[in-house]
Amino acid sequence: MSKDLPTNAKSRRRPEQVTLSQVAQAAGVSPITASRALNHPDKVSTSTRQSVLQSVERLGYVPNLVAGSLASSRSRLIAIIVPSLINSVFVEIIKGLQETLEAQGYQILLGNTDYDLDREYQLVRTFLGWSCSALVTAGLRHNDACRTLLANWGHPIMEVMELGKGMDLNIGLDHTAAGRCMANHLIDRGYQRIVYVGARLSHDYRAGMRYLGHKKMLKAKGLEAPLLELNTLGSLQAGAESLAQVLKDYPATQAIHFANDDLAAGALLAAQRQGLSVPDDIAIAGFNGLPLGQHITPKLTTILSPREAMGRLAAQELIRRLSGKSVYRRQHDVGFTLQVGEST
Amino acid sequence: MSKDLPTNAKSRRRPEQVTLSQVAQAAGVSPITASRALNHPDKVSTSTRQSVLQSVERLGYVPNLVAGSLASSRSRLIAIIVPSLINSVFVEIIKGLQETLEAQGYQILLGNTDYDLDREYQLVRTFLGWSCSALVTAGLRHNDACRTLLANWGHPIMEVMELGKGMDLNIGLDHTAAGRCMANHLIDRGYQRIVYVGARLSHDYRAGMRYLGHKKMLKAKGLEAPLLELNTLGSLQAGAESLAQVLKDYPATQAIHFANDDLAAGALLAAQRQGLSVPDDIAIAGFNGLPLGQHITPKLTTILSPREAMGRLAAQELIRRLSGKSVYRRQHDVGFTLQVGEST
DNA sequence: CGCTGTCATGATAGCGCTACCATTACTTCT
DNA sequence: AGAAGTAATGGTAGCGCTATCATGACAGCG
Repeated sequence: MSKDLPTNAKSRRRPEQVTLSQVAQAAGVSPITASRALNHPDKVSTSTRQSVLQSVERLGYVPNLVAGSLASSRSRLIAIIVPSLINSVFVEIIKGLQETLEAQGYQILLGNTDYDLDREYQLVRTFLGWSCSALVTAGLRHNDACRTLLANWGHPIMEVMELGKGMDLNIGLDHTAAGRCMANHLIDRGYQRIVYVGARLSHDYRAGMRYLGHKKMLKAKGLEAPLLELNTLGSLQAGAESLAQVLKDYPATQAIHFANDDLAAGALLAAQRQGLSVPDDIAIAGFNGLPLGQHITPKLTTILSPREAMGRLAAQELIRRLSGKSVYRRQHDVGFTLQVGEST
Repeated sequence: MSKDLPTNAKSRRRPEQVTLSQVAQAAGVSPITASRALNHPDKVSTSTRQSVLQSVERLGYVPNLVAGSLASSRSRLIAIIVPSLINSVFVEIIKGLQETLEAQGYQILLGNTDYDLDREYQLVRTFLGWSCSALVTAGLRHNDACRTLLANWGHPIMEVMELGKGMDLNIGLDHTAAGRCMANHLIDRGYQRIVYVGARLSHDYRAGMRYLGHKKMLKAKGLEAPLLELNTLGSLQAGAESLAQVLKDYPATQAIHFANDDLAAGALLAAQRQGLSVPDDIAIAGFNGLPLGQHITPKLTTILSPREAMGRLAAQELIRRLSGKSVYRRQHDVGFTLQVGEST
């Protein structure tokens, strides 16, 4: 009785795949009605909707999102581009984004640039090819090609982590101010010979901005602002090694301002192993406010940034924008908090 | 002179989007040849390839991967499903996968189940809808619907982290053996009253398997194997709190075997703050081999698992499979290493 | 009674790309 | 010389879905 769908020679269909047409046929409606029953449930009658959903269930239909996206040029994919997955900071932002976006039925396309702007451009190109609904990227710096591509894109773009003149939406904090803030704290504490230690500042240029703030503050007080730049990425190990380096290069150092908590904690733990007293022999400060810093003794003085909240807020703003609502705010300053521990 | 492409009333094209046809026209070849120039460069002549690439550049063409995937039913997307992004273990696996896959031109679709198998099923459904080239998921446990869906899928499936009878490919380690190994170490050290502390073992069932191994070993030696199960996820904070709990519930405890290093390090640092000597007053062991454990004093005794390598290996195996080569090995035991520190 | 409006459904025609088969021009072999 | 293979290119027809417009049914209204 039931006619098979046409199976002409040129067909490329994978015969095992259940299509929406089959669901529609089983439910006794047209394909387009079945499509509506699934994607715009309020546009079909209750009885139709139910019989379609039943057929979906019975046939084990899995919607082909690729075909749907092509037809509608909307994909419910959100591209997230981060410079590193080792740095837990970005993972926390991803986490905040992910939990909010997945709850709204968006999927995440993840890319890692390894702090390389050309790689970023490649990833952006690929992701635009997927008709992503929006793009999230870390930072405000991009190469020209990338900037051109994004400028004409027409979908929301969210730049996270730093604050400034973004391409579209922007959430972050003022890193220069954060560097200044910590420098100020160290000076207040009476330290005069302060070294800044960072890792690959040309790549992790936000840490470079913090150094800039730090340096300005020190110069303003008539102090030198020596810098030790490591060639490895930030880690406990690198922090431990940098302590020795600082003590060798700048023996009279009273305090070290580290670009992040991994380095700082590594140095602090190394100092303990060497029998140095923190902060009496050497004061140590970090940045990020990782839990680790609050569990070691002495507690690490650091600057806390709301990373997961930043991700959540970014996601909420994107969703608001994607659902056609007017943007709440184009720019969010999530701020930072100086957490004075016992290490300074 | 140059005719515009047909612009009939029903067209839904976004006029600003450059299509492959336009590139082909500019290069003076047919669309299909342009497609080949980009996707199968060895199937066109050098001169054709170059003129197509020039047109791509000149027009700023960005391939529509959605259309390409629909036509070819191949997507170069790899789905990765993890139970948590807080747990750095999974992030390291993602990292290993990502660096290998992105280098081969694959993109990552990321999903997080929050240790919920129903959520996993939903994610799998969605990801299958994207015609992913392969799927990576953590663990061997899935619900029935998910298992059915995957069984008929026809693309590579990689189950990571644990070892056992998988659906397709499998890379991981034997958690029961790992639990046994650590328990054995603690007994060897002379400890008799040993408590196991884990977090949400019904969710993090791999930690539950380690407890099982631990318990078996202790029972075999005629020892009790008390368990403290926390209701929060593993963290330094939870570890610190659990130490107090253990000392209250089991005052005579000599050693604590923690389900992971976050808990163990949290407890170790808390013990130090309370003036307890580790391991003399209380011995502490963890699992994972996080860098943190090797930087605190005393160094944490733990079991090291090669997480990033696991990700890399998984990715390599998938790529091998996707490029049509016969599978090197269906199952990889990446093993584990007991790292004896000073905390036991 | 026709006019307009709303609701539910359907027919048609793509979305932009590539699989499949054909065609042409050569080369190589017997 | 003719058969048979190979390399480069193109025409056609989809992939599975949805935007768009059209249709029919029915209600409300003067």
